[in-house]
Amino acid sequence: MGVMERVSTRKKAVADSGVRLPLDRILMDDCVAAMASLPDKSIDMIFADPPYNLQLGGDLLRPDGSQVDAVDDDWDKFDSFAAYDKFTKAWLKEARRILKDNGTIWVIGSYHNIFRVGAAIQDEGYWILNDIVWRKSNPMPNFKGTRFTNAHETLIWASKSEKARYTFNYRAMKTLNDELQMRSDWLFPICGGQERLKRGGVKVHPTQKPEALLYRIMLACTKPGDVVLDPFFGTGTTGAVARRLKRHWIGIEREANYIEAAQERIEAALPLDESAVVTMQSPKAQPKVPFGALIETGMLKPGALLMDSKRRWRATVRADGSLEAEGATGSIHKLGATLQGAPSCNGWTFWHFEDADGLKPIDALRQNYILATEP
Amino acid sequence: MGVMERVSTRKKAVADSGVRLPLDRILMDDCVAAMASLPDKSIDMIFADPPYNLQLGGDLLRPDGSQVDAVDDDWDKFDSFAAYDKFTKAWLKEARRILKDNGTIWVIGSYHNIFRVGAAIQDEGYWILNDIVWRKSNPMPNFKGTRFTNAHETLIWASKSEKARYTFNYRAMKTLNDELQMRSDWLFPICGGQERLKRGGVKVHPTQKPEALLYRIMLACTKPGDVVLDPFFGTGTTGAVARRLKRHWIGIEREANYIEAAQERIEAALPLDESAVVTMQSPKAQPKVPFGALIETGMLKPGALLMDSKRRWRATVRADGSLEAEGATGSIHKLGATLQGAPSCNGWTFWHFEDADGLKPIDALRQNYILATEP
DNA sequence: CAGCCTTCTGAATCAACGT
DNA sequence: TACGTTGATTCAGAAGGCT
Repeated sequence: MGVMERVSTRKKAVADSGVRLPLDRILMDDCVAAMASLPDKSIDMIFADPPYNLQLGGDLLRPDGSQVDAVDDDWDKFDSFAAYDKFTKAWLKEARRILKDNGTIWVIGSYHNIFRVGAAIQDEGYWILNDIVWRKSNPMPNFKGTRFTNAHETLIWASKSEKARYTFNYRAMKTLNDELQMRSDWLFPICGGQERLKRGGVKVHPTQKPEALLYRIMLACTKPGDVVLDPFFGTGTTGAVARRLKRHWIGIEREANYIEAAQERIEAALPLDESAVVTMQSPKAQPKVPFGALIETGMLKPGALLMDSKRRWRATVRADGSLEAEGATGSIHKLGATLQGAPSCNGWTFWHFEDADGLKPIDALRQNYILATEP
Repeated sequence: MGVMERVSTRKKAVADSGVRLPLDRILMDDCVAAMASLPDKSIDMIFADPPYNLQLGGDLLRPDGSQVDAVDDDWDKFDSFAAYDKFTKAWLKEARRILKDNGTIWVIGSYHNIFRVGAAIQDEGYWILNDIVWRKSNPMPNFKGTRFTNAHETLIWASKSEKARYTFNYRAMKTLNDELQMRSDWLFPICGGQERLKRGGVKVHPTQKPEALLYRIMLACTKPGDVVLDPFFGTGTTGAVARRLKRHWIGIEREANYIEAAQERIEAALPLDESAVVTMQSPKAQPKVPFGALIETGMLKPGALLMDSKRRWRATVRADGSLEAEGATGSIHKLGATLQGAPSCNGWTFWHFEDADGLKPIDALRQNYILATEP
């Protein structure tokens, strides 16, 4: 893994043409050019940490190659915003091409750039799912006392289109947050201490992201074996976390010294044991049990009486797995909905049976059935 | 105060031409037209809560079958992003004209619109000073379990230009925040209870903002006697808070029933003693640490072994913060209870990890985490 | 009256699958 | 692709009723 290579071909790859993805490698190139070498619809998730600031860094050049000067008048301001927008649009467009139809993209930024990025994401046809706030527990103070302490950064999570069926590991997130739904505001310290890559006491990269951030993102929105692309790889936080969580990764980075640091770091990041990577699954992932199976196996007898938790309605179980109540019949779901006058109803949790201990939902029988039949 | 009036003249007022500002009044008109009647450079601060352009789909039902009362008002409907951008640009342009050179503007929004608004703010020549996150202590959950709970809204604070000498009451903010610099993430409950305006038990406005939010904004960025304009006045939160804090206000609103409610409300809002203001602030959030946070930040690794104090049970930590032992899985609390056959269990004190000094409860890690992340 | 329980609600881009 | 079926899914706080 991790062989550094220069992307020589600019030729656009054909969709699913059998082009092998450069898995678990860093591509040393401009991000748009490197993405252009990847096939259509081949990436499960993209995490992007694009340059934030219009004035700093040599990232933004005018079309003629000259450096954008310090911004102090309206004309220059417009000029640099336009250049930034053009750059943003270019990489977002290419990113959308290589993303699978059900893939998602994450972008992180600050108020200097995130509004332009967010608008471009919408303009390119992505569908925003959430904006997430990374609250920094230890932000840099505002030394001059002229503004509020800038204590957060913003992430945007978007799917490729409105109707996409993206991955969201709801149960894993809820478990991670002590059985409460994971919210859109996340608290993490900034990257420091042992985690912060340094060379000769000097930090290698000015904006190294904490692994905790990527950990939560990948746990939430990818599955083991998925391919995660980071077009602004830097020192490879995305790669290190991906390896630990047994996801594949592809990094794109121009600067050799960042690449070198990333290589070392990722090689040192040991994958977790198989059992540790397992996360809580939603019931959806469990085998589906038809209600009739409970009758066939004798867990419920035809003629048995079911009722809702408050004993407002009673229904009789019939041999074919349908219920009958007040002259109406139907499946456990449909009859429950009909009786309540509701558009829908989960019959598994609505209907109860009575035993010595009192009322229990028939969902308990389903769990027993699963346990008994699980290979 | 508070005489409702229709703005009859569309004639653009001349800068500082002696035109009297309609102080402490609601102008019943379209926001751009009403602003056009105000003189150049006459307003100290603008607070704007424009339509969010939510683009909601069909009905949304809670797990209990009840229906969510969604924002479906005509004023929130736009044909396209382009139409929304045009609207945004128009009111931002007019707002900038009437703002004093050292005035500032606040705009609130959600991910549906805030990126477009922020980009437009930059394009119009404003200079962004901060983006502020309003963290909701009691947001609406994500009922279908499809995304992260949308638990915040975003505000943008901007001056008219980069060199402007705007008002920022640094000391007041620091005092308000227990002698720590006020950060960019603010915690407030959503507007409810007595504060929420209702008529016949029905909320008057679907998106009434909490007064606490406006308190902090006006305390931070205006002086007594300043003129605060709200071009999307709604039920007048801005007016009510301005009156309490002895600032002048101007509201712009098209809908008569909102105006009527706002009038009554503002008349009932008595100016406060200076000393009373501080007590209106919400208490600091109690640090609550989900077990998963220890894993994300690397204090505990997936695969790590935990045991009770007498080493009777052993469990393995998984990536999402669940534990696994003897074929059973669950949260630290739930698994502890299951293994002991107890109705409940405090996992923080039950489970231990081993280091060179012997067994220590994982609660020790929680204390370390709090020390490391306390803002 | 305190304490407990039930009900209601809030700026929400809120399902998946088989026929 | 349209439609019907299955069945998954909620947190904090206010308000009101009951013991």
